[in-house]
Amino acid sequence: MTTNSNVERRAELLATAAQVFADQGYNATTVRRVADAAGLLAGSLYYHFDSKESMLDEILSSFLDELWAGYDTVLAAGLGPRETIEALVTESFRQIDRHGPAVAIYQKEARHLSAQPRFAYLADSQVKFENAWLRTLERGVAEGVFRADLDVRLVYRFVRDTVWVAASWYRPGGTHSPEEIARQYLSMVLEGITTPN
Amino acid sequence: MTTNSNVERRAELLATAAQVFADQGYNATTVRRVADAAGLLAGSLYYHFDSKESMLDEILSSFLDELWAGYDTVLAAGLGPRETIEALVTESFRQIDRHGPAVAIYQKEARHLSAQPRFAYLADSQVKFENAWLRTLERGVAEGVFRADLDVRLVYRFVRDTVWVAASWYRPGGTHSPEEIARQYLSMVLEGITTPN
DNA sequence: TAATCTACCAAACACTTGTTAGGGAAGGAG
DNA sequence: CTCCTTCCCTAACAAGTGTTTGGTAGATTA
Repeated sequence: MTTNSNVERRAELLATAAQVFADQGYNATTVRRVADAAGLLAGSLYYHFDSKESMLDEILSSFLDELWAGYDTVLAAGLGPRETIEALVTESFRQIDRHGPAVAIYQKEARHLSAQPRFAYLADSQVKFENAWLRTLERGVAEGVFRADLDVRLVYRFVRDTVWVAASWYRPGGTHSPEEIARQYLSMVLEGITTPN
Repeated sequence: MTTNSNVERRAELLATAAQVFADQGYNATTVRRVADAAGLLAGSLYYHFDSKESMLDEILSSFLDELWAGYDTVLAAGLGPRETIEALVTESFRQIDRHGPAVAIYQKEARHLSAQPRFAYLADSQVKFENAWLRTLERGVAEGVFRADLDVRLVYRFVRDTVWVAASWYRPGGTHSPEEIARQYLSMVLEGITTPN
């Protein structure tokens, strides 16, 4: 039976685990430290979870699920290239606002985790993400909205990295809202930082 | 006595250690794995180094030394704001070309390492780096070279992150030289990716 | 009231970790 | 030939790791 409090407690424990993982790094974090932060003993965590790895798995997969729910609606909206980019970036910063720790973990550990079969979905997600971006950028170049003299793949990498790495310094409740950060970032990438003419 | 071969061997071992650290993450990497990659046994590493941590220390500090040698000459050259930014970015990509693994390690581990007294110089370097960038950007805004409606601190963070995170995908000897990557990146950041007008 | 279930603790387990101690082959120095 | 240094190996250690087992106070159910 999956009671309601059961679900809530799991989510609560996963949230603190995600925070500690993000701060110290997954491998550098001991199960006892997570338990400490949650206010119980190490062994007690195994009443709720199979293993340390399954906590990480649940943190990352539930984050990616919600992320793609947002992305898919954007991609299905039939917007123009520039508007699609704007919507994707804004959606990304919103996810950072909501799932900060999960994003930070993803950004640090995704590379060597995706080698493990259990985390193969990380690689899948990355491929899907890259395809969506590249298609949008190429469409923009074809329509004359984006410059043709830039390497699309390089642009994609730069934009992707900058957006996600923002999770390492962004703190919810700061002076800038996710939408404001997205607006400034988009303005920089789209129009450049130099004065026109 | 510090013989020549002694120095060469140390550098050789540090290079392979840096590669493994960058691939697997410092904490996830066991001393035995480093030894394996270097073709000797775990204990034998302790003939050359005091500890695993001192390997990391030597990798990071020697990288930062060389990095700042480059930066300082750029900053002392008395260039204009735009030219200073261009030179800093280009120099950064050159360092990524030369010290790829060290940069990757730095980018992943710097945050929680700088809390340790032994690695306090990481925090110092970051402060110095931030000051140099912010001063240059503000000077550019004051001179009318850069837009005044962007948050300088945000611009700094975005640019800094994008440049350094490139170490995670850049591979020496690829299709793009460091200078070419720097040129494309600068073109994007300075002029934007949309077509003029 | 009696039985069951929930959520935790106490204590240990097997294993991996970084590190150390002692020894030995190879080769140059005297 | 002998001595000594260099560089590595073998073998172990203590501490820390993720995980398991058995138990138990307190609420929930019958």
